[in-house]
Amino acid sequence: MEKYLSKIKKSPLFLGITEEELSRMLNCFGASIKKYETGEMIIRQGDVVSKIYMILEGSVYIEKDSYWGRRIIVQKLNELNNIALGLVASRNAESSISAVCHKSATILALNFNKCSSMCTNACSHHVSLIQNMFKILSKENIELLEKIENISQKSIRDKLLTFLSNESMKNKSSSFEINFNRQELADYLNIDRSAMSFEMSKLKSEGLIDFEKNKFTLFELP
Amino acid sequence: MEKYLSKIKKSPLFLGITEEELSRMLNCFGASIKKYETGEMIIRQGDVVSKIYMILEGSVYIEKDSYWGRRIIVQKLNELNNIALGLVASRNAESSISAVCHKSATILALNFNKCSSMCTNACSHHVSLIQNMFKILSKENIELLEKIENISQKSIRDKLLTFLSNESMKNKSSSFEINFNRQELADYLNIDRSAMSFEMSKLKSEGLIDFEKNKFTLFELP
DNA sequence: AAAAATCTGTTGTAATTACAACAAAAATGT
DNA sequence: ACATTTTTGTTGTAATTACAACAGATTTTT
Repeated sequence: MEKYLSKIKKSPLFLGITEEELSRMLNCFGASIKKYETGEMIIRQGDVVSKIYMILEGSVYIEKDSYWGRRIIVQKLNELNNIALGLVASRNAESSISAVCHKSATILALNFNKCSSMCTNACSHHVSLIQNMFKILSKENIELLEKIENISQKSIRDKLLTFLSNESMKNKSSSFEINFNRQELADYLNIDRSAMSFEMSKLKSEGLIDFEKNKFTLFELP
Repeated sequence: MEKYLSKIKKSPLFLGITEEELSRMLNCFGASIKKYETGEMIIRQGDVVSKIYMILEGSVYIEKDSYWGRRIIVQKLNELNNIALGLVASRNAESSISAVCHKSATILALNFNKCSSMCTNACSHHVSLIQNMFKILSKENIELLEKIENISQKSIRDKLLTFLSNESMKNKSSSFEINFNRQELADYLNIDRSAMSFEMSKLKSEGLIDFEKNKFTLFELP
């Protein structure tokens, strides 16, 4: 646990909390660390979730299994992101998503119910924590909205351009690297990989974008 | 304002708060009520939002304008729903969405910054309020995930069946009414209305579903 | 109650996309 | 350094979808 303390301290959830205080908090939340292998389920759709998770190493897919067959990758989460923050707030609610380990990952689990009624203890750290949780939740909201924007475009071309333009804005630069490989990007955008590759080449030949591996450049920014 | 008190009291945001306390809170938050006409903007994409809104009458579209032209309807919100709850948490962040009045609406605005640092005042009502806010935010998250599930299906048929199956589950019944007319549903599912109508008729003739106007019945539930 | 406007279902056609199959390139393991 | 596996790009074809145009039904207005 100590090994990860300085990393955890930098997480959005514990932002602004001192290392000594963090130690006490982790204790209070019954923190535990577990390693998962690729493909292992951290949360299963339908589970009643009572813990909050934080990714310390590796990456995790948020998936949704539909009754009608397909499995959808909603998000890919990386280091220091939280899983299921929203689920804990609505207590006893069944998880509407699954969290699946992508590349072998180290996950921190926090039992928030242990420090039961949040905020009865009005110490300043508690306030920080709650504000952090709000920020994370609302950031997640914004990311989901962004995904909806991306996949709501009519054509493959528009989906690509919208996604790239959003990435560019987030990176505040017309050159940036993306987190997905081609198949993952196609899954995220809900399109066929080969059709996407084709369209990407076309955009390149038209001089609208340039890319090499996962590094992209947008030329005609809106 | 008094006219709406009993309604506001039933809202998810103020759940569990007494009417007397509510009055005091509304005062503390500098509550104001405003009427909007169809098409009027309540929040404009890019605005820095510092107020939380609650719909008292009418309905509101949450829209996203893409740089690449299209306007996407992300959600349709009805009575007692909140707008921009998430935006207030991440202070000074520009709104990534627009809120547009659908049918002339009455909107309550609350200035949460007025009662600045939330939770310094550790009264029990404050705690309720914060817990309610968490629940609402996480419910919004879940709804966005559901929308992503719906529109991530491959075919029109699957989108329809997924949407209907989700509605059925939410209503805990195989018969239920939906909130959208055909064009709105098509917009929400990101498909062509006429193609959707065609597929709906097909599903009906195959005996999988039945519908009349906005009342639907699912026959072969998963 | 008639007229106008809106909403819904139906159809054919053009455009877009998914899919399969394969080749080239890159990454990984031995 | 070679072999193997994975990733990426390319192409043709089949399937799906968007679009336009229209008719019938329903709602709203006059």
